[in-house]
Amino acid sequence: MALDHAILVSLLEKPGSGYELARRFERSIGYFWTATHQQIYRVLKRMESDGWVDVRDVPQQGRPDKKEYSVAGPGRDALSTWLHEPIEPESVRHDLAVKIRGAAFDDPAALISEVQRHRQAHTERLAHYLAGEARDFGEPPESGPLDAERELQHAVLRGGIAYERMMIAWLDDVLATLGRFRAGQ
Amino acid sequence: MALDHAILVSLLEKPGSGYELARRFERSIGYFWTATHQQIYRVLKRMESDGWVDVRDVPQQGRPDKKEYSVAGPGRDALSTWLHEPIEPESVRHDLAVKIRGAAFDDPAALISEVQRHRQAHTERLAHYLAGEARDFGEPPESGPLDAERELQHAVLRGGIAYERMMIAWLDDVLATLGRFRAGQ
DNA sequence: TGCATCATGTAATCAGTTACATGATTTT
DNA sequence: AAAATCATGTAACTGATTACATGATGCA
Repeated sequence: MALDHAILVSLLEKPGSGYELARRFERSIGYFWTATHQQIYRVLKRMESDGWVDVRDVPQQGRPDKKEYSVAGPGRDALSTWLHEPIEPESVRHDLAVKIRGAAFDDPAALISEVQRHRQAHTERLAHYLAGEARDFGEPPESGPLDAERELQHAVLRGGIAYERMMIAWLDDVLATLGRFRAGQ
Repeated sequence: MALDHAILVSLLEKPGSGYELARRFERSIGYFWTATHQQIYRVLKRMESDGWVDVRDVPQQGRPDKKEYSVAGPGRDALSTWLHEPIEPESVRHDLAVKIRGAAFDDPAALISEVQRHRQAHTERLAHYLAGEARDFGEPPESGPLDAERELQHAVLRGGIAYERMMIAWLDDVLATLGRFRAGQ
């Protein structure tokens, strides 16, 4: 149940409303975890009743009021406990790989455009990550004590970049393989 | 609902029992999709009642009898339909990345051993994939017509290998970053 | 005798997705 | 006037995980 923990980390980085969290899960923390607003509101409600987060009503002008959540002591403790527990190295789940193996029993060449679409999506994500890296980590910080939050966010982003580069290279490999079956062998 | 399709692909590659499928999902097709026997039996039952698979009782000596499943016409059609539908490029879900960003609010150095454990696991998986590649794809096939099943399985395996290599390199990067915070800064 | 492997299942719970629902404000 | 954005929620369903349950055979 790591959605709880992903939300706690995001709220520690910056308190915010359910809506704002949902937006962050489309970017930033969403690079490695996705969640919809329905999930987020449910979890926030549970964490609130468990005393893991505090809520504050924030009136706004020109916008509907919002509830700003921040991490409370017990939430911080729960996160700390989880951080010290070992987790299993997760296994991947690639629909596309199922399709590629399945293509052997259909027309392999028919998959080419689908793989190209995926390659395109990964190229766009890579560009997006690289732009974010240049914007947020382009300049070295004013030399002072090491900023753990910044450095660790950067390390995670570098993981996203490495992942997208690997995927693009692999999809090129797959395209070359599929190309050899053109015209239904 | 791609578990259905993953099972269909696996049964097309070779008919087998629920138990055998569960074993394959621990290796081979499990490189990119996981499923437990409970899930598999449930899906097989549903696909049987939908006429997607045929069942044959196979008596065995020295072992309990088994039910051997194979793909029927409607199952093949359902797979083909799915293969021609576009799917969304899936987003990753990395618990470890949540932990790494969360470590900024705890002791970053305390994560080092956890990251090392993950690095170890990925190193083992890589070795396992490379051994499988040498065993199954080491020698070029007797030159004849291109074997789509074999070539596409190999392409997927190369994806697994690329993924593990990328992860090991990234985890080394993360370890270097965490090391800079030793002694709780 | 006990443990591992082969073989198949049910039940309960938890997590995630999709659909539905409302309402204010701001921009086109 | 319509569409987009901000903001919060409920309900139903599907999928995945965990726990429970049984029973045969083979090996140490």
